[in-house]
Amino acid sequence: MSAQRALRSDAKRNVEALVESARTHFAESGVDAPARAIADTAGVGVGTLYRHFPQRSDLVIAVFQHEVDACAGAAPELAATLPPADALVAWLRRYTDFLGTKKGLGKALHSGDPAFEALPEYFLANLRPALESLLVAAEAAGEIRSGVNAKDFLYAIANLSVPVVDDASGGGNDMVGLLIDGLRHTARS
Amino acid sequence: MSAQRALRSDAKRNVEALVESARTHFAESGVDAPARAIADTAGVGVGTLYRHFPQRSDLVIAVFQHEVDACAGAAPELAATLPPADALVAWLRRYTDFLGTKKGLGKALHSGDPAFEALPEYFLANLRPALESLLVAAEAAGEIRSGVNAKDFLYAIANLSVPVVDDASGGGNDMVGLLIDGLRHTARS
Amino acid sequence: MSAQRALRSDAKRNVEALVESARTHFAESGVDAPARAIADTAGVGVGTLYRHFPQRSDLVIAVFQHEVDACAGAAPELAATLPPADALVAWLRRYTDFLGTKKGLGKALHSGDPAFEALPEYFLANLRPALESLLVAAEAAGEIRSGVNAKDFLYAIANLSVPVVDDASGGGNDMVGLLIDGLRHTARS
Amino acid sequence: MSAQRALRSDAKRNVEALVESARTHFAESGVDAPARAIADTAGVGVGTLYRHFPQRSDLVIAVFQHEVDACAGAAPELAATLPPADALVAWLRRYTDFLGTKKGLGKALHSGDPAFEALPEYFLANLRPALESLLVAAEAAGEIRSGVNAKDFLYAIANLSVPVVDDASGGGNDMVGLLIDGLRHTARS
DNA sequence: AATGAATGAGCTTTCATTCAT
DNA sequence: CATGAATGAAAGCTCATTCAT
Repeated sequence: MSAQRALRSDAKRNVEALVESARTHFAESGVDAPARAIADTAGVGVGTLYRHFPQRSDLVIAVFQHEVDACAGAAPELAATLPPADALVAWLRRYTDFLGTKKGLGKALHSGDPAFEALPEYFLANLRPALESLLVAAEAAGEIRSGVNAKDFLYAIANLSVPVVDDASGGGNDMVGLLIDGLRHTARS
Repeated sequence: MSAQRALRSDAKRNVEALVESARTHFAESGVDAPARAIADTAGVGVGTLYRHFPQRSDLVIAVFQHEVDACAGAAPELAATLPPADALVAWLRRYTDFLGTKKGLGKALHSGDPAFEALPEYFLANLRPALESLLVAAEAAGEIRSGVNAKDFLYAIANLSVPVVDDASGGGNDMVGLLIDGLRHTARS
Repeated sequence: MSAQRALRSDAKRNVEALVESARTHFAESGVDAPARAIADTAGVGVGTLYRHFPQRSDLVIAVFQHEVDACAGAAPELAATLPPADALVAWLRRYTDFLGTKKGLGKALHSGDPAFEALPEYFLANLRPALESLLVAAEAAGEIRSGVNAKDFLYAIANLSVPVVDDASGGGNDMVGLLIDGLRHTARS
Repeated sequence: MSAQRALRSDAKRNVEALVESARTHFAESGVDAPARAIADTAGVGVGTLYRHFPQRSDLVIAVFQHEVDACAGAAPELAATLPPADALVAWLRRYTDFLGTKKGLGKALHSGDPAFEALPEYFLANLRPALESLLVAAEAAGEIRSGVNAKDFLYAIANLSVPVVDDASGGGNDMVGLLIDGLRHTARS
């Protein structure tokens, strides 16, 4: 029994290493990153990559979901260690980081490949509750204004934080900062 | 002499065909579109492509500048044929179309390749005056609110019109429409 | 002790399943059929295949001998249940079936690999006596002509039944039928 | 004009080298011979192989037709330099050599790939007239028996000369020899 | 003894780039 | 100047074979 588990844990470690490696390569070179490079970074042979992710879309999906999970998972952790408003701010930073990584996946996600159809739903299903819990807590503490819609907020930040035209003076993230500040300073509005 | 001129005009025609072909392919398949495909669509051999654009970045830059020129050039044309506010709206639509095409170039532009460093400046140097002239005319006519900063507006629309996360309810472009409507309806603010 | 026997019978079952599976795959896809497919069809892991047949040639030989054995073994069975001439005809059909399967092995057998050197001898050592017994019985019963050489007959049918050039009018097998008919109808020659 | 021809002649030389190389490799290793090996032997890059023969079947067909052409083309040459019966015999030897090479193509030809459908017809359309001309001449000279059907003879030799079971005592080709001898010695039958 | 995960060589195929014509 | 044939590096993917469990 334990012997079987040992084999599985090896395989599991490989899968995790592959997803982590793919995440890095996707962020740097887009989703067309060479399979060999991904396998090398993960410390496995290409065959192992193909065993676990026969289609490239399988790997893209795994990375995306892994990212969403990690981002959503950060919410309760932050809520447990920071005051409500700080937790919210910290999580929004975390979320914008995630969006930065996701940029590489963009083209693939909109490629029309049916394999990716479920991803937007997955995105919303996991991140909306995560943000909502933080918003509610901050509202309850009177630290931010009330009535903020989690879904709209999620999209608004997504749009603001992925500038197409690089403003040398630093547009995008500053606007996110502004948005966050706005939330806090209008707590009594 | 005339033979040389004929040759030059041939070459010029080839260059134009190549830029136009590249524009189409970049928009459809990104900047990694096969050189052969670009050459074929342009009706020339690949050798000709490489003669005029030894580096792929040369072609990317040419396409980008061509697009910026075309977009900027539309401003006076529209100003000449439409009432100020309509000209402004029409040009903003033209600008969002340009942004859509430019999406494909995004990754290349942010690749860190020094060849692309000058492009943001080129973008601003050409489009800001174009927008400014339209804004000034519309303001002068009392058709829109005053005090709109051309540069900020350019960036804001860029960010709004290229949604990373597809909001099923439409988000991005609707916000652009909203922005434009806002300009007009607050003319007297 | 009984545990060991049980183990052995398991192993034996695996070997048989592998040979049977290999026979099928060889017939369909040639001797280069994927090891994984053979193992899967046999219901075992690839490791088991390699344990019992370290070299591919080991498996090819096993299949060939298995086929020869089965074909040779059919002779006494048929002789016991059919009149001599019918048994002969039935066995010849069985033999041509075998030849059909063997086609897939052909290239391997003639590859010059020393592992296969003994196979022609095995072929003859088993099938000649099988055919001879049937011929003798039929001759003795006066149902076929006498003086037919078993070895020559074996080869003649082999050559006739594996047409290289497809005659649309059906050459090969019809000629085998003709040969058999000839045997019977010239019983008194 | 001549410049263009020069380029074409290079390309033509490459095509010929590729067909010749493929013929050799197909004969030795079957039609699955590595593309790289074929290209190397031909002294060209793999890309050149794929330029001229995008599909493997294209190459197989080219080799087959090249072989048929060469074999058919040998008939008039032999007829011009040898007495009718000798020319016939010499050509039949040439034909059996061709059949030997063709063995490697066999599996591909019967694979059901529609690309190969036209080949049997090509085979017959070229080789039947070649053989017929030689038979007629030999008959006219009274050197062989008359009434031999070229198509049947073509198939008969094909079947006889490609033994599936290697007769150590040399079956196949001897039977062809016998057949030929039979033709000659029954000239007056 | 059986399993199947892992490996990596090897194959097909594509395509950027060069260069002879 | 234009052409497009040729090149060969690079990448995806498969599968024979090994070996830890």
